[in-house]
Amino acid sequence: MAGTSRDAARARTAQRILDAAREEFAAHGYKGATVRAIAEKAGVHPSLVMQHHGTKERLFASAARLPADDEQAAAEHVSDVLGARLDDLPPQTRALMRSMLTSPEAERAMRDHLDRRVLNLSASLEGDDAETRALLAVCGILGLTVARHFLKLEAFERISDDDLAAAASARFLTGKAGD
Amino acid sequence: MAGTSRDAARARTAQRILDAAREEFAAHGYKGATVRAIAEKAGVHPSLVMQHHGTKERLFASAARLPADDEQAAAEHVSDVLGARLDDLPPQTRALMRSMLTSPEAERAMRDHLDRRVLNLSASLEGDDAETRALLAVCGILGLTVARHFLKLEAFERISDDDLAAAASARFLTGKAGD
DNA sequence: GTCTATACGTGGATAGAC
DNA sequence: GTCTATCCACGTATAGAC
Repeated sequence: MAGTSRDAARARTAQRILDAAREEFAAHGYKGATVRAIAEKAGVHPSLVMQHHGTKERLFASAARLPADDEQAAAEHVSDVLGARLDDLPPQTRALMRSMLTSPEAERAMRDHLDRRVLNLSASLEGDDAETRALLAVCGILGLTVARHFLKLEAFERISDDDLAAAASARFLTGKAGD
Repeated sequence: MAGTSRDAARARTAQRILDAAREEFAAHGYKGATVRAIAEKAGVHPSLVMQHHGTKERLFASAARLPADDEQAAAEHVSDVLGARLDDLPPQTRALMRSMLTSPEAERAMRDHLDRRVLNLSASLEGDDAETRALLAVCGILGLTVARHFLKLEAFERISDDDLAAAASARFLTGKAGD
């Protein structure tokens, strides 16, 4: 009982550091984000970051973990995925995606995530080429996300979300859709 | 005359450094590649790298420049693009793509490149939604390239290049194609 | 117990020795 | 023309302040 407020304070500090880490990793990627900058944003000394989270790599693993992969991915419908990827991305997802090409850890997490997506989607499609079409859809959404949220291609400024979603659905989900 | 061999030797050294830089940038990205490792691979002292190419950023700009963007992109046909992205990537392209999410320099180069691609492609398509379809095609190829050559999704091991190219063409190039 | 100061090794970058 | 000496910022482990 007497230790509650002490532990709570420590937990709050750890959470502040985690939030700061998510923003920095999302903005600069794994290598680009510095422990010192994360500490400053959280208002603590750099050493405290290590004290709480062990190492920069473990901090990244905690900060960039995709939310509830197993249950969620299995239940998702294709239209949900298409819609979600056109909205703004949560910091966790941004952090993971921004580092997927430069951090082996992030690369593996992203590959596992997308492998599962392809399997789930191909199971909900029909025809001999179900897996090929599922792979194309997943890759298409990946490319759209990168181009829109990270590269910020100028064409996105001239095309409405509705037009884009409609065209993407028509192309990626021929015949049978997920909803 | 007397200075020719001296200059030639210096130029060869610069080229060796550039080749080593391309490999390192392609393998580890901008931040992950170190000047010291590039120097070692080229067989020279780290300071020589800076002497020749000024700064790590300028070295990256030289190493990751996409080949002959203006003339080539304008002349390319869609089928060429689709095919090329399914083959192995040259070190320059790999270096640029691997860093596009973590290096502002690479991000801008990639955005410019893809913006031009969208413009060129939409000009060769017909219909009101030409630009939307062009954007989808470019993003789809981008996603395929990332998923195949960097994330290495397992589905690619089970699907032949021909099947993939056929399905991609059918989906991305409806109606009128570029060739 | 919670946080801070300090020190070590490795990056990129510059100036100057050979 | 090539390499050494040096500087500052980074990640990280340690010891010490409150």
